Amino acid sequence: MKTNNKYLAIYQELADGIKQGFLRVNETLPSENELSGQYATSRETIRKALNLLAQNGYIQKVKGKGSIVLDVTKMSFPVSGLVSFKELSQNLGRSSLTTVERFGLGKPSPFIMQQLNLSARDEVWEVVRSRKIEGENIILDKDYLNRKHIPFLTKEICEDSIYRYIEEDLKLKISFAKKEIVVEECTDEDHQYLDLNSFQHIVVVRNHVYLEDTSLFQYTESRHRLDKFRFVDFARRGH
Amino acid sequence: MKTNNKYLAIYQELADGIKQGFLRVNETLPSENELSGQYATSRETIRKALNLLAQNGYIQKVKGKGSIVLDVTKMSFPVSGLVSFKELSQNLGRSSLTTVERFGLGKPSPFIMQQLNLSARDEVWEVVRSRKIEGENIILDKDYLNRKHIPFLTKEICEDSIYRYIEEDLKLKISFAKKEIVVEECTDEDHQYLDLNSFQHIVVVRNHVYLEDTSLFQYTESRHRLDKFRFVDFARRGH
DNA sequence: GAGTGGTCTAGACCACGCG
DNA sequence: GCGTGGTCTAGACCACTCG
Repeated sequence: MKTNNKYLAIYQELADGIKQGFLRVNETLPSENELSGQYATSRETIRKALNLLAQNGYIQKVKGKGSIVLDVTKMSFPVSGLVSFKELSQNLGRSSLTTVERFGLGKPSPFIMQQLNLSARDEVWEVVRSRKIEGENIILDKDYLNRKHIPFLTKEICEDSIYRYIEEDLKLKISFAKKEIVVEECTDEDHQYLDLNSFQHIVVVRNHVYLEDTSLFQYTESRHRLDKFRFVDFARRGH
Repeated sequence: MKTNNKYLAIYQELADGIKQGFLRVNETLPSENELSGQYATSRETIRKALNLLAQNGYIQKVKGKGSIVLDVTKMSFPVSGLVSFKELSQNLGRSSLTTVERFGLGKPSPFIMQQLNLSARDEVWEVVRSRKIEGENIILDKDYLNRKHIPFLTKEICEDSIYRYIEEDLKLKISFAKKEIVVEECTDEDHQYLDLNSFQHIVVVRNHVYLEDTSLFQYTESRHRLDKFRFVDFARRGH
């Protein structure tokens, strides 16, 4: 985590202060002018940091008054945005186990061709993994990666974290994703790999993931057992 | 919609251009310097507009290259963020009908006291509405509003849009919300008001809505029939 | 090397809340 | 009236891409 950025460093410091309670809920931060003095920087740089805090639900800026610290403990968590299962389970501190159920390189099915904008000649990695949490197989992750962008992949990498490999080893920059959450009927595959406990439906999170150059490189279906699914979001109104 | 803001006006103009296809997908926008010339403004102001476009999934900024137009038609659209049912059904253009099933002012239940941080002496409005789409009752919305902030409310207002009343008539500013999506077993109430078609579970969207001064004024449960629920999101990684 | 976006600065004026 | 955050400016330097 390199931080050449002044505004990011300030954001981090203030966010940590709020998370750890040095800055109390419902009190105001020092004013932007004070902060620019304290951090020996310009007011616009302070404002960049504060806007980040506001976007992420740490503070609420009120014109004429100040920046009020919000209660971030009640948020019970950023499952929002782009987070991989590996990062997620570390955050939650639950015991979890990943099993690679299927792994291979091949021609895309028509559905996958459509999802990843591929031609019949392209090749894709297919990775199917189950996630066991507290003794039960709860989540089935089906990943499809365009070989153009990921020339090489192993089962061992998939047992750890595909994202780590992509970002740290391949140095590809994951930039954004379009996410869709729906509920569907369980498939035979769900029954095969998950402990479904007579549930007839399953929550499906479809993700189209894009790199920094806007190329679509991955399609993911994350299939969650109904009773264990939870999505939390922080949203601001208007702009 | 008053627009004293230069950067918001520029954002709107560019966003419209992208939505209507004047600016083609995968091409770059004019550079920030060009735009600041075209709009007779400073580069920082242009950058504010472009950053908004990036946040909302219209463009991808790439250092050294430019701002690439993304395919926004595939996004099928912002159920994300804070959107009321009224706005939503207008966007989708579907025929829809709202029925107020229960309406009243009273003491909060223990559960609602907890959700809204109330004391036993506070009063809350309870509004239960069903939403009929294409002939079926699909959604049950249960709203609880703190009377401190909403002193007066009628059944007629609830048949239209509570949000419109709050924002346009009361001039209160809704600022942010914490949203949670889970799946639960259907209650008797769900069976009573919705056409459930033998589904045993229901998607519950819980919303805690805050005003500009950070006060919590509304708790909402939006209960959606499984097969009709869909949540779409655009997410950027890191910051 | 020329052009791009990313960061930062030091000022300015405004709208708003509060006493 | 004073302090707050919101907008805007005109410049600067940097890191990056690409020919």
